[in-house]
Amino acid sequence: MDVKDEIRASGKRMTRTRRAVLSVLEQSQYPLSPTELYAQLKKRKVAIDLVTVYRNLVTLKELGLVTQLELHQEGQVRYEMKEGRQHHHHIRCKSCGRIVDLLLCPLKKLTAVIEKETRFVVGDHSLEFSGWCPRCQ
Amino acid sequence: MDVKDEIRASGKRMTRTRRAVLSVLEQSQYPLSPTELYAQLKKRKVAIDLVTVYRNLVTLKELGLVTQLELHQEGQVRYEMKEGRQHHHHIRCKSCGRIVDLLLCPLKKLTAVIEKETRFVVGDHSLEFSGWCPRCQ
DNA sequence: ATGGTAAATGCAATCCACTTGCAGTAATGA
DNA sequence: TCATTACTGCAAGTGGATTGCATTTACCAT
Repeated sequence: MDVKDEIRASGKRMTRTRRAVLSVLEQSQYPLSPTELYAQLKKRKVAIDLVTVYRNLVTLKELGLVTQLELHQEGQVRYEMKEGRQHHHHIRCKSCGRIVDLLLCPLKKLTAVIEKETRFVVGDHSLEFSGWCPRCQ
Repeated sequence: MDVKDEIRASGKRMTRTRRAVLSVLEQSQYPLSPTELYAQLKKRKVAIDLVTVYRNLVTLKELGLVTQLELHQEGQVRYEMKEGRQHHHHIRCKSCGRIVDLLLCPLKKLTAVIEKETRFVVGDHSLEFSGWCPRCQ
């Protein structure tokens, strides 16, 4: 079942703007904020309102097609396609803002320890590194 | 050198409002958002403007006396006293919002791995868990 | 103790990411 | 082709956080 089918199966529709949003997300090398996505669409001469970008991102997130990130000190959220990619985290350059994927998640085995310590049932976690990228060192 | 001396040493002043902000932070069992802190001050009949709370928190953060946290899905920041406490992380209840400290940080040894993988120089990291607290399970 | 100066404050206005209301548009299935 | 209802655009609204500016106040030098 491809993306279009998943959208249709949920009763949603594949519109001109939704296609464009998905296309930009699919081609991006890094997670995009709504504003950045909007700028990309403008560059491609896609007529679309910023609020429509926001609403599409909400929908795609609800459908589980994209992941929403909240990186620190940014004051905005970012989205990336899920599409087969496995759970991972990011590192962000404190100087230029560049965001790079990390390959592994070191925390799976930690859940049991934390549940014992806190008596919480652990659901999600978020992990993020920041530092200085090769160009900015 | 206690908190007051540190403030004075930096050329800042120990004012009525700054004392009150510090006092509330010191007595809180969990990290406070500016709004929560403001509410606490009101409860104590301390006359202070919300903007002054914000400005004091910025100053105290710059002085390294408090730590600023950005927990996910909250849309606001939180502050806690640093004061002798060592580096740690938090877990937040998805149901009631309760925030609890974790004792350990499992990531120190990971820095080298990530630096090798990404060629970044790693600075900070943020790690946060969410789940369901004992009362909400 | 007191007067000068610069830090700190309060109020109002502003910013910015994001959300909501609503009337008009358009994708889909019948 | 039509009816339904998801979707869109525009405008207005939220809420956390910031900024401008005139006034107040901490505190050091005298």
